[in-house]
Amino acid sequence: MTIRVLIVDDQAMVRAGFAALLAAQSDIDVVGEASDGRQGVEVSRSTHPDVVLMDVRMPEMDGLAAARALLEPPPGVVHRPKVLMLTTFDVDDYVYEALRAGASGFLLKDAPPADLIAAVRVVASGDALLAPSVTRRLIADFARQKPSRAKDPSLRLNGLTPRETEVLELIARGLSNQEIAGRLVLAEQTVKTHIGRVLAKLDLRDRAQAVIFAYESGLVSPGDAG
Amino acid sequence: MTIRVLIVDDQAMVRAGFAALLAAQSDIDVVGEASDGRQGVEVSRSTHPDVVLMDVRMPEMDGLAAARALLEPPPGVVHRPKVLMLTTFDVDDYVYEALRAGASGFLLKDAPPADLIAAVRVVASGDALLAPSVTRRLIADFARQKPSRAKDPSLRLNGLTPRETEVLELIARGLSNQEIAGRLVLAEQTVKTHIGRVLAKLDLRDRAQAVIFAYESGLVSPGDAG
DNA sequence: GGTGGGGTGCTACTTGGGTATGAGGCGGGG
DNA sequence: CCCCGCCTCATACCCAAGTAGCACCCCACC
Repeated sequence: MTIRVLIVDDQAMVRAGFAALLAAQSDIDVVGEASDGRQGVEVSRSTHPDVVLMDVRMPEMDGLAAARALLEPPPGVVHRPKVLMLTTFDVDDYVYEALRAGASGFLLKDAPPADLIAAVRVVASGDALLAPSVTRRLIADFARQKPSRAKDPSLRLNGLTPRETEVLELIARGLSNQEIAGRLVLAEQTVKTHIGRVLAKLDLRDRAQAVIFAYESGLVSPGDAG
Repeated sequence: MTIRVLIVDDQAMVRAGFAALLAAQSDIDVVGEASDGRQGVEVSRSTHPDVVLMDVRMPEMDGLAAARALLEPPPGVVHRPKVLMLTTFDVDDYVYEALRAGASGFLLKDAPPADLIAAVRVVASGDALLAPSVTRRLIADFARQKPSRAKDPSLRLNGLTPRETEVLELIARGLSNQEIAGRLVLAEQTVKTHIGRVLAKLDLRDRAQAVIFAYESGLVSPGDAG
């Protein structure tokens, strides 16, 4: 099965170079080219490539916006290509935006040609691939942001009984005492008692601080839906 | 400058294979081998390799523990090699643990030999490298956990005036109305007015929910100190 | 069998927080 | 110039939330 590739870049010479490079591979077909993001989205919609090679910086509609358009298609559009972002500089803002949008990879244009070809194959197969410098940063970020879970606050969490922890979590979901009582089938007074103990044990003043503690300790995290 | 490599793997045949492969490169020296984690740490301390090739699964002390020992050296130990983890299966728990510990890469043993050699060079240069399937997962995780910042809540944040945003942030730090008033040099009543507007605009009931909103929208994040 | 911790519940009291309404000052845009 | 949004503040009211003290049940552990 050949890999259908679409090349989106505003520089004609770059497009030509990539196209020649890729077309020389027996398992890769270049099915189209586009010179800006808007056009890229259109061509992608009509040619259904497996992989879109997308330059980040482009006129009209930049690569990020185009990637988003392709990766979160409007209702009715079923085709969803893999997107491999390309850039001359490794500007991290772009990287994160692109990855968040669902891009499958991020390469620097100064990478060896063989890398580009390999990247297209990897991405087409459903895996992902990043330039080494980008990988380094991603890992650093990843390593930096998580360990909060194992910090100080969560140690103090051990002092709480299961019931108290449960109540704390519901506070952190924004429930009132009455709602918590309803949810746990308790008298509102009981909820107050539990909360009182939680606040005392954790040395907090009110439920607002309890919410903060819940987030800081990792008991709940941004994105946890109800 | 040649790259000094230490190979740590419990299977002698694997070690031999890797050693032969790497030693054949003019820019790579294999300065040692070890058959378990504990030994690996010792040999690393005595031979000061640039890169440690570390198998994940090993007797005595597994690759993760060994990696941690090398990457967070005890006081007095200054040498800190790059660690490239190797595994037969791509078990994600290990991946995350290793990356969090500070590993520079994660490769599957079924990767082509050229990849291993390239990986050693990349890692030695200070960049990072992951197996494509690992990269895919890391990106997926990364994309899944952060999007809060660009989503719903932060859009509604735009409806807030600068002052209101400021007040919201202080609420999310756990301050009482009085404390906020003090901090911003305002009457407490003024603070209440602002809060009232914030709650109304964001459709929240009380300051506890405001704290939640602040975290979910990314206005504040776990780990933000004062 | 006693002891202690966890869970539950009550009465009673205090207060911080949220609501309602109104109003004055200030700066920018029509 | 006038209007409007933002920031400021006051008065007044209400109630959810937090505090204090006590009490009962159950169960694990000694």
